[in-house]
Amino acid sequence: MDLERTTNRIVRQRNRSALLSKLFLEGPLTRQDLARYTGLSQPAVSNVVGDLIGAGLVVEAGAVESDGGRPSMMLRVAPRYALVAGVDVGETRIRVELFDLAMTMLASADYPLDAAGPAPAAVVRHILAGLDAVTEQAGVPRSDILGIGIGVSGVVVQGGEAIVHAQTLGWHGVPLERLIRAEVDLPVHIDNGAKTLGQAEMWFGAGRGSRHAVFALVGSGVGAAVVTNGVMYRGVSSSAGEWGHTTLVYDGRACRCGARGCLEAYVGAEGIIDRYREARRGHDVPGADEESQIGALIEAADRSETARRVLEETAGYLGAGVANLINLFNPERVVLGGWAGVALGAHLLPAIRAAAAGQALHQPYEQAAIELGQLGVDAVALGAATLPVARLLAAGGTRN
Amino acid sequence: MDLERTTNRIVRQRNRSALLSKLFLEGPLTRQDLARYTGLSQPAVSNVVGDLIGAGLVVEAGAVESDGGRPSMMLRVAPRYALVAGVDVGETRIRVELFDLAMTMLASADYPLDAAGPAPAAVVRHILAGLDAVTEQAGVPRSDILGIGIGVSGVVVQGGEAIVHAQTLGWHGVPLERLIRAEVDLPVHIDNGAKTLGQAEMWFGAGRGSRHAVFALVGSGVGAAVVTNGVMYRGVSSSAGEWGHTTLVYDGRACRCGARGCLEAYVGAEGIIDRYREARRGHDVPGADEESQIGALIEAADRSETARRVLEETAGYLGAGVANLINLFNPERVVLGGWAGVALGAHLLPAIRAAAAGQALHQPYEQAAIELGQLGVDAVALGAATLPVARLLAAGGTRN
DNA sequence: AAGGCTTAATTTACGCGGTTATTAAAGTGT
DNA sequence: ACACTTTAATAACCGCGTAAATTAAGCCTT
Repeated sequence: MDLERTTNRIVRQRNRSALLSKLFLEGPLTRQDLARYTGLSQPAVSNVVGDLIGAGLVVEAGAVESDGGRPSMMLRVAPRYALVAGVDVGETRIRVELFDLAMTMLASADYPLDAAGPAPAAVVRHILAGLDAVTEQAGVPRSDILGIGIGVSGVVVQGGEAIVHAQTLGWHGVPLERLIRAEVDLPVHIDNGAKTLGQAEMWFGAGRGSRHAVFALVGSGVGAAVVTNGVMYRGVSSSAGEWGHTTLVYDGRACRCGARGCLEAYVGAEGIIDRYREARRGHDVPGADEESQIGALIEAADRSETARRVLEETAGYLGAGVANLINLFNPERVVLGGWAGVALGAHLLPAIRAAAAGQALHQPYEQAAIELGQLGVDAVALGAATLPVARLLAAGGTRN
Repeated sequence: MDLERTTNRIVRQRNRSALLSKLFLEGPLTRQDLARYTGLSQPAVSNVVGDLIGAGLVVEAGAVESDGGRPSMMLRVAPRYALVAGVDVGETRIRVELFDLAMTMLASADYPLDAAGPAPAAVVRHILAGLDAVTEQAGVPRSDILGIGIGVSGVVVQGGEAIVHAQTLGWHGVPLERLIRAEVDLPVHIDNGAKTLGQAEMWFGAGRGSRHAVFALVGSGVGAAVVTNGVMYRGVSSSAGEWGHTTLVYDGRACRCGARGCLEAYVGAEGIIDRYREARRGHDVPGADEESQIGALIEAADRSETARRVLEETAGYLGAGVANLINLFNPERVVLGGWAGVALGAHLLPAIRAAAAGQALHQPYEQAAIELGQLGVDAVALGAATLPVARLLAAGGTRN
């Protein structure tokens, strides 16, 4: 079924890609290291590295000390070969960040969104303003930017030009990619926010080194990103990983998606707050927004039996949801992220693990480590910024 | 992250594998077809095909008629280059089948199992007897057999030698591969039965041509096989796809796995029969075994309101379970197989589709066709027999 | 029936790519 | 200053697919 033709040029490109990726993800490394890790011969490595240095993608970065023998040269991806922009289009704000190829953040800009679904045009305007802002802050010309990555909290369909369906933003079939391309002459990559978060954790955070991992994002909405055999799994129309709307309680609570008993209706921020309010016999939960309300709930757990019970139930639901992921995907790791996920996980991780252990099959449960994300909330923008980088690495550094 | 070194020899092997696979799955084809489909140049195709013919793997099979111009030669995988054996180790019986490389069944043998978990040694004995029986029936020497594939209803962990955990057989950590290798000097491949069924449907049945598909097996137990990007997804310890033990009804019916609310407890044959009995206020369901009991239920639906309701509820649960698969995997197709799945699906497919539509997100639901399997119950053995074939194809026809 | 046309398959010359073996480079230690 | 060690670059070599040219094998027209 593998209809990829393989020819000699492709060999070179694959090896360029392999070496460049290794250097990017685990650099700096010496030519010797590269030869060892990739299995290529030393001359081949030198040859390819020569190309990459010639193209300005890789630079030598000091010799490593030796005890006898010629010291080897450290190689690393040139941080300033290009810059990348990452955008997080969340439910409440847009954040634009600018990185170099060492993924050091050079500048950032924030734009709050109106509570009720913002118009696509407004989002595009904010993104453009953000690009101007971060390039100016960093004092770089826009032409230095290799590409823009955008993470959106909604379904992003990838065929050709990315189309966004985001129920929570009130978007249905928005051609975001076209809207942005019309204004900016740069490569644009758009993906689901959970997937960009997963990508970031995979490369730089809790997912490092695993081939099979699931990244669960719990915030206002609930989503997941699934890495199978080392690559982000998208499915046929890129909407794979919609964990939040899997049925956990058949015929249960109504979900904003229109169905009943979805996981999100129980462990999404709104669902948790609703359940807490019901447990308080209808008394409103203190706090101006969802984040402070969840904070209030967690804080109240020390003294309030009701709050404690609501959190305990939340851990039960989350644990069962995680168990489903473990049974279906058999991952090495399940990483809990998103603002609510991190806030809850800090206290509830043991309870979540216990609940998952009770619902998952023994064998796959034993294989799966359930952990918290390491990159915090900005992981979505960081992950978005990796999208153009991933393209560069896959292409072996050829710009096209 | 791709550490596959790529070298010149590998180019040849990959192309051998690509051509051979194409021929096997879609043959007979001409050299021209191969050149078109694979993108290789005509001389390259001729060159590789020459090798394959020389090795006896491929034969020319008649010229195609032409209207002007030299007629092209049909090529096909030589059916008798090797034979393969497929074994289905189910909960109630063991079935051994012998195929040639055209996957024509040459012989088969059946061995019923005791209801209560059979000892591994007994299973091995049946398999060996089956091998002897089918080779004798077909009148071929055992040395013609390329390898043996075995599909087991349970978790099969692949690292090194396959280990089987099959709760329903009472097996825990059975080194089935070693037990068989000790008795037979042939390559042995063991995999989960749902996965071999999926493999069969993928190559020869309802899954043909799709890159992303989920095969749901509903029988005494409930399982699934997931194909992502054209390859069977296994997860870190090969137990991915344990759909039957995902939670569908939080805190619901007790399942034989020890957890509560598992899908299998509702739509596995036993679960359905139990629910029917309860709906009949404890009156036993007529029928000697599960298969006839399910048959009785389906047949009673025409006249009994109770039976009708139980089936309707079953469709609801199954639909929700399918919706979960659709939300998480975003497949092109969901294929319902297994003896109970086929029996139920024949009547309930519309109701299942409707239930899935109600629970799944709109966008992924629209992408997913929900269909019945095309290969019937013997698909497990057929799929098992494809395991050694898959190995041969991947290796490009080199025997090792 | 012969020559022309068309398509399939093979042959030839070529460039690319990685490998092994060898040589040069750049250090440490005695 | 010399031996030793390790890294990097160079040279000779073989395998692979490509493009272009050639041969093979049929149909069609005259």
